[in-house]
Amino acid sequence: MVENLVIVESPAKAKTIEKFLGKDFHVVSSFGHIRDLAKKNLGIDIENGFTPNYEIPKEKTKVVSDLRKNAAESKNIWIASDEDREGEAIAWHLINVLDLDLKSTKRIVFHEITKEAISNAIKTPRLVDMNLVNSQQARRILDRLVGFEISPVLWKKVQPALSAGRVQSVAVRLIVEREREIISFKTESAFRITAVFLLSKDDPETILKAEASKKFTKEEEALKFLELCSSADYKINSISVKPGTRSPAPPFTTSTLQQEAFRKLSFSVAQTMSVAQKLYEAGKITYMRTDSTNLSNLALAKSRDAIIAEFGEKYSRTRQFKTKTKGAQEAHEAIRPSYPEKSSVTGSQNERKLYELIWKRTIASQMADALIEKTNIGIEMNNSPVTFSATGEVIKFDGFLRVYSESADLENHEEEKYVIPPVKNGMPLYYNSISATEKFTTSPPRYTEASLVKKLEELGIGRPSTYAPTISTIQNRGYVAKEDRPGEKRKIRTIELINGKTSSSSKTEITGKEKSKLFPKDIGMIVNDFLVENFSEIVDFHFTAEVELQFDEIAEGNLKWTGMLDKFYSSFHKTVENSLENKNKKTGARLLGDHPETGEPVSVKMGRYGPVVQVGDQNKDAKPKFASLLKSQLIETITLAEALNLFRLPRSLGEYDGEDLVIGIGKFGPYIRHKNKFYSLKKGADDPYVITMERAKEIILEKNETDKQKVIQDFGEILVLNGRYGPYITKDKKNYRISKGQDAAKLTKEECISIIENNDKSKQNA
DNA sequence: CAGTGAGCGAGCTTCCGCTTGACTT
Repeated sequence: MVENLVIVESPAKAKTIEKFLGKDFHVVSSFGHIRDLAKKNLGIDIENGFTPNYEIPKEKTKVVSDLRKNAAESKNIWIASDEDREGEAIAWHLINVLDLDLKSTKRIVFHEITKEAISNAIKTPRLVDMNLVNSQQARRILDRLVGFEISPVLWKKVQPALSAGRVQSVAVRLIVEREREIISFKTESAFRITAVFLLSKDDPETILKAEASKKFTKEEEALKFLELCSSADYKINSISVKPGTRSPAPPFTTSTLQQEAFRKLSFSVAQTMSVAQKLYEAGKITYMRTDSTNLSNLALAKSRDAIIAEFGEKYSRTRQFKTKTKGAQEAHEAIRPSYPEKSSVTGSQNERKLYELIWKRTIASQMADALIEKTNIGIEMNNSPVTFSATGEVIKFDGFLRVYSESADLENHEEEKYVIPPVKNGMPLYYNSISATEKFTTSPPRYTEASLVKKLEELGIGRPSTYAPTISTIQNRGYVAKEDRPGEKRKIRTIELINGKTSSSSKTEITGKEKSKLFPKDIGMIVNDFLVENFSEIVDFHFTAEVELQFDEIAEGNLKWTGMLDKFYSSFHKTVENSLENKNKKTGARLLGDHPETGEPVSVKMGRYGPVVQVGDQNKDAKPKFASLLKSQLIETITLAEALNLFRLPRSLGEYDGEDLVIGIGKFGPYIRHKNKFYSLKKGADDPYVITMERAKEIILEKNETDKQKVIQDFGEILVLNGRYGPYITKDKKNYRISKGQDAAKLTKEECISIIENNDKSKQNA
């Protein structure tokens, strides 16, 4: 018999706490929720006051039976799930499942894992708060109702296996609407005037860089202005020097960690979470799913010590940050090093990099402000009202910047650093060169995974534990895709004035280049439009915030949770029925025009297997022709010419080695098909529309040669191949690993067969 | 995996949040 059993949510947490509590306490974990609404059907008895039908999912049965055993062997049970809505519900489910008494089971909470916090918690137990539990039930049931009533509408009206939900559908909407802003964006350009001035004609080294107050939309106007500049006298007419400060960003939450790991380390959101999980399990960082910027007193003190030891007293400034995020529940600390005195850890390269980022951010948050000095110099010219201004910034005291500065989302921010020379008011200046360079306005940026998380968090939608899964879901459903785009070339015109002479030139730049950005796909746009049309309340950006207010009221005991659900459902269910009865199937169909030769109608729509162009009508004698859209094309934006171009492929180049050789574009880009084998065209080098037979043969021979080197052994249907992860065996399109000690080149056919059989067997058992 | 696009119909798909592994590549 154990004296005390403490149940927490996370096994790593259990381990740490057990150390603090000593041998009278046994600490175990529930691994999150142990019960949920029934998987099949709705799992809610709507007629009977929304009575939920809770089930223990299969994968939780072992955890639950272990918990039951532990509970039976313990005198006192303490439930220490997190101090938020979900944690309270977990506590309540535990009490139910373990047959404990709701009126006497001790519920304890702490939001930091320190000895002090835990012993305080043990001294002040309370009971489960049913109002908080009910607000969770309302949340859970509302999400189930929304997801399980709208999704089937999509199966009927759009396509099978689609999904909709309070969180994911808004995420998709953000991406779709941003894309439409980009589509409708009109780029404009203007000439920006920049000057390099000299303080003295004799000293070409001491320069002052400045920019004119006016931009010119037309090239002739810019030229005229430069000619004016050529004969002007320049004079400094104002100097202002202002001190300023910059403060460190708060310590990491899940969302800000994901953003910075993407900006600074190029980690995807999922990658960040999995690396952080490793660090957490190894005891190197605190919990990684949190919305709080709070640091424990222990962490504050340790950080302070580390800063003073490393940088000195004047770099230290202890601060506590207020969490600003809407709906934050602050059950945990901010994400910080478990031991702030350790600036690095051992582990994989990614673990070390992420740890270092977390360490720097935490330490910087406890450091002094940076002191800066902003200088602004005004310059006038005697023959024009246009003025120039030069700005500069000098860091007087680096403070936290010594360790860390937050990255901005903006791309290609090329900041040239140079120091403003000493100048005086009234000083004459002489131009060295003045140039007018064409600058283009840029459309709003596409979302990255991380910037989408940031936006969702701002809207109060989703939780730290769901940001990464949500982003996976909307990609898995095919609503959006993370893609790159090569961009296009664009000319920039420049006029330069040197020594009284102007000269024009032009450069090219790449515009619209994208890397790992979220693009909507056709099905995402069609589903989004359907939802906005029929379920505007649910996909409204403020819907979550509004229901959260009601959940808060329920938690406060001011609102009955069944009443809240009843009110929501009665109107929601009507919109579901209405959309089922009165709406047609949505395919996103769009007529592009008539075929220039045959006069047949050309249209695009979402077909059974994806977006297609159709030439001709279904009901005429001749069968219509179809062609799939390319990965980079959208139903919404494809032109007639682009659509017709799709019919030029696949095309035959004639016979080679007795069989037809065909060029096409498939899932993985342009390809050659010959004798039922596929060969990819070289990216950028080969154009499928113009490639010749000669070149196609070359590619085939080259590929066959490298394929030969891949084969280590050939036993007919069993092959030993050299792959990305080393040698492996393949049979019937299934791959089998070769254990490390074995030499792939010396395996016999019998040995291969036994590896295959063993592998298949162990899979059946699993 | 590089096509496919007639129509019918059985049976399936689906939410958000809380936790980790167990998988394969």
